[in-house]
Amino acid sequence: MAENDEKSLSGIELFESLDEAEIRRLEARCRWRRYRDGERVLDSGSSSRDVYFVASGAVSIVNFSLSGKEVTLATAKAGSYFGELAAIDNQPRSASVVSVEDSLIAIMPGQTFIDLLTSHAEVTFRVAKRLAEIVRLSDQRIMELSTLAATQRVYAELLRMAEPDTAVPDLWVIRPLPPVREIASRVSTTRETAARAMAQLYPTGLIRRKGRSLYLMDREGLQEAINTLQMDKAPKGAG
Amino acid sequence: MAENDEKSLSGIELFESLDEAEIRRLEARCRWRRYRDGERVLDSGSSSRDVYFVASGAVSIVNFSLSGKEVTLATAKAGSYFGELAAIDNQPRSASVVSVEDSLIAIMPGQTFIDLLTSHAEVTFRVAKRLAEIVRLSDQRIMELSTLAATQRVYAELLRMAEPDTAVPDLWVIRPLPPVREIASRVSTTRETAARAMAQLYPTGLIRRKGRSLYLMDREGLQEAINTLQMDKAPKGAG
DNA sequence: ACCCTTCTGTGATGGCCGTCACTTTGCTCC
DNA sequence: GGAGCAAAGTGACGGCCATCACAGAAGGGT
Repeated sequence: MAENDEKSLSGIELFESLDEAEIRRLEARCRWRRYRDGERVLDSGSSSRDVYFVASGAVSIVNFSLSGKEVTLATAKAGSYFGELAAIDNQPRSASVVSVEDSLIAIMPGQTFIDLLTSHAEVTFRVAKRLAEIVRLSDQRIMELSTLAATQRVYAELLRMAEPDTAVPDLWVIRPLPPVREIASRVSTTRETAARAMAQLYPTGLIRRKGRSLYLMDREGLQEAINTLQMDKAPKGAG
Repeated sequence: MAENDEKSLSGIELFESLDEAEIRRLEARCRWRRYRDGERVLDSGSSSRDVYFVASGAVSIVNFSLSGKEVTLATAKAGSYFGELAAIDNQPRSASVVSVEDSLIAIMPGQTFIDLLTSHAEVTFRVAKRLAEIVRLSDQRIMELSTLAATQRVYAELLRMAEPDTAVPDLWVIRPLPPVREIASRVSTTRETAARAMAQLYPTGLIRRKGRSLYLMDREGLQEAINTLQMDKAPKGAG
């Protein structure tokens, strides 16, 4: 975990293969900034090429439609990074970034990042692996948006957010439970629809709420609910 | 262009920086196969790690929902490649691939591809750039699915498919016009809805059909139609 | 304890579009 | 040139969900 609050890049997973001296060298070339909860870190369309490393806190990568509707594309927690696309392909920022906690972030000049890739092939390969992961997640999201109804997408997001409970084995929990608005934004629906979806779920016993924790009592049952209530019901025989 | 029908990797953009000898060496390590129009090249979920290079023809990267609904994620034409994700991150195939023309394809073992990346840093960087491009396109698609209505997505796809007419400047054309079903699959709607969207468009004069060609008479007007008819109409003041 | 903001739950309504069903068009191959 | 089949167009219907509106709950700061 990279939960330290020091101006250090030691907790960044991407740099695991680098020795201390190299990490110090990189730290010296970064600007450091703290962002408050809700503060804008990066604007879609802007022309900077910096790469951002989250030392502590968390950010949300979002985009806004012309009319202002917010769509959450991803989140980056402590130890992760974002902004690498612009550095790699020299294009304008494809999305905005908002801090969703108080965060400490290292800002590395794009050229420094490129130099790092040039001198350390294994880091380049790690970046490629990370991009491959993002592509897979994006494709999965496109499939969900194309084939699942809003209610089912909410269920799927609950499954994704849950982590194993530290105490009780086989029990999964979402803690802290983010605002419903946030869940809705991640699956591209409205707060109301997401709230209704969860309200439908409580009576079934599949989930249970306790303060800021949401317990998934039966993950397989939840997955089953997604499959059976699928949007496109016509079985057309897929190869 | 890589429209040759020879078993050669010379037309593959990814290899532009390699010398002849290196390309020959790679060719020798590939299996070659021809695929007929409609033939399945790759199955989602399978465990191979090969990387595919399209010497001639074109393929469609698609996925199927549980009920068999087909969603087109991307297309790869001659000179391009696909299947690199599995080679890079060692995960099962995330999507299926179908040949949409008669195609000639080189199949490179995953390890050969990795060795190539290891020995040629500039190729790795090109792959990263290509992945970055895919991420941007995916994000754009997610935004479209989240904020545009089906009709507007069809319009947007027409704009994307169009290319400048070879003869008349300022005139853009889609040639050959793929089946409406194909357009519908690319923007995750039904054949009927896509057909209706285009039927609405002809009377406006924005597009005009002539045999297998679809002319865009006024691209800005078409873009305007997308913006004004936007799905989420509530202006909530986006930063 | 109070306020004040943010979050949450739920009812009513209307429109988009997925689905079904059918007709019409267009291409290919004898 | 007609037969046959895939593709395209179009009408009818119904359900999902975005939107609007408001009431209740929760949390945090003084």
